[in-house]
Amino acid sequence: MEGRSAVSPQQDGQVTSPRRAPSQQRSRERVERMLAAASALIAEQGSDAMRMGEVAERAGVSIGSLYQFFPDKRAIVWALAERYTAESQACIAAALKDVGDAEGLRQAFSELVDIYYRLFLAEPVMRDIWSGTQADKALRELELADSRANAEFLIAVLRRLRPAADPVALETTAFFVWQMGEAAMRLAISVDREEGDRLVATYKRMALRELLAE
Amino acid sequence: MEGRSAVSPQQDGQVTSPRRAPSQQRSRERVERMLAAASALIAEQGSDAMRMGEVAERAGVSIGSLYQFFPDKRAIVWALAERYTAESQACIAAALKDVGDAEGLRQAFSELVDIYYRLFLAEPVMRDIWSGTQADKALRELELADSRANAEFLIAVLRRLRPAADPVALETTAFFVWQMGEAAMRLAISVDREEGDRLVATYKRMALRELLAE
DNA sequence: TGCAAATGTGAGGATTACTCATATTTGTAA
DNA sequence: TTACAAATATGAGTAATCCTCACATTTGCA
Repeated sequence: MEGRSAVSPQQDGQVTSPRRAPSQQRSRERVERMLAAASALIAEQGSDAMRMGEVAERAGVSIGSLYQFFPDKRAIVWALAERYTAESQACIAAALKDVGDAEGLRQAFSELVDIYYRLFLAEPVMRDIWSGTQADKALRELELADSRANAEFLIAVLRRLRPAADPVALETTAFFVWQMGEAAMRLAISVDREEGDRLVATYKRMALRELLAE
Repeated sequence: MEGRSAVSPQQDGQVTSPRRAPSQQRSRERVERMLAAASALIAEQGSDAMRMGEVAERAGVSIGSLYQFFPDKRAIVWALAERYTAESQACIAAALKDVGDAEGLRQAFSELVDIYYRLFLAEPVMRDIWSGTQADKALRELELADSRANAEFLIAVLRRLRPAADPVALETTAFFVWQMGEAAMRLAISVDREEGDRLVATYKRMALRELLAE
């Protein structure tokens, strides 16, 4: 997960080999500083306003060093995004692993939504990254892949709870519910808190009806 | 609706007075040519890749003329987006106006979704604009305002069908359902056609359950 | 006809992502 | 220890592109 930071997306959304993987201790630390600087700047001003020169300056490295490990600006955002998805994936898997009945799913799903909502509210970097997700092809594909992976956990649960249902329908439901969740989070954090809470509650209700009903 | 083309958003998402409203016949025609050129370029390469110089060249005007009516690049995209929203708003109002019972809502809503889906599939410009909607603050606010306006039509219907329900809950439901619709469309057109169809169908089912049930 | 307002022009300013020739540091094998 | 190639570091410079502005032209109208 560490050396992967230098892996990077390209215009067409493909992920290519790293510009240069940091192999020495020194450079690994510097890459960390670069990511930390980028993270701080994104939190302060958003990723659009983040300037490569500023990232380098704040990390205490030259602009050239930055480009030694990240082929372009979006690669930095992508690297940060990848960390978030990797972290949350484990959390989701754990939450859904032992769901055995409808009530269990209701509980686990409700908690997951709350956790995500709090995360979105608290983490300005995550907020910014997933806000721009629609604009950047590489990020959109990372999110889609992430969503499909997360949906797998839901699918596994659904197959247990509704063994008679059409598998394709279950897959579609799980993937859609998950994607709508991401959209709901983005929406909820872009309005005032009170309305955001109501919207998240609405999402929960609709999603659970779809997941449990029929 | 014509002269409004020169109205423009700014960095903070506010809409300001036009750089200069075209008052003569000549300039109005030129503004049309600029918008047509931009539209064609967005259809070909996407709004990100659209170059201002190219827009000017294709419209047969100088770069200076372009900036006479549009304060910046996003203002052009915004002007195009505004046209789409204005058009569709009328369509939505008409479709929902005479809904009297649950079955009528089911029919009208289903048709509206189909129309939107076809529109998203067919119009590359619309597709591009609403894809980038999350990234551009001004566009996001246009979409939010549009969504709230459209939700009003739904709210009116719901109030008729469910007069006993909590008004705030109805508003939240309508707004959420509408926003999820936009998200569902964006998702549906970014996967293959077959899966997109299934996702739209899932959206319809979930939305109608929420709109009619309880 | 004359003149102010509207419109038109494009070279150039300003910003910024990104490159590359060159310098320094590190690991390692003789 | 020394030699040396590979890895790493540097920052002035390049290229692309948005946008401005001083000046030219056209239009509407008194």
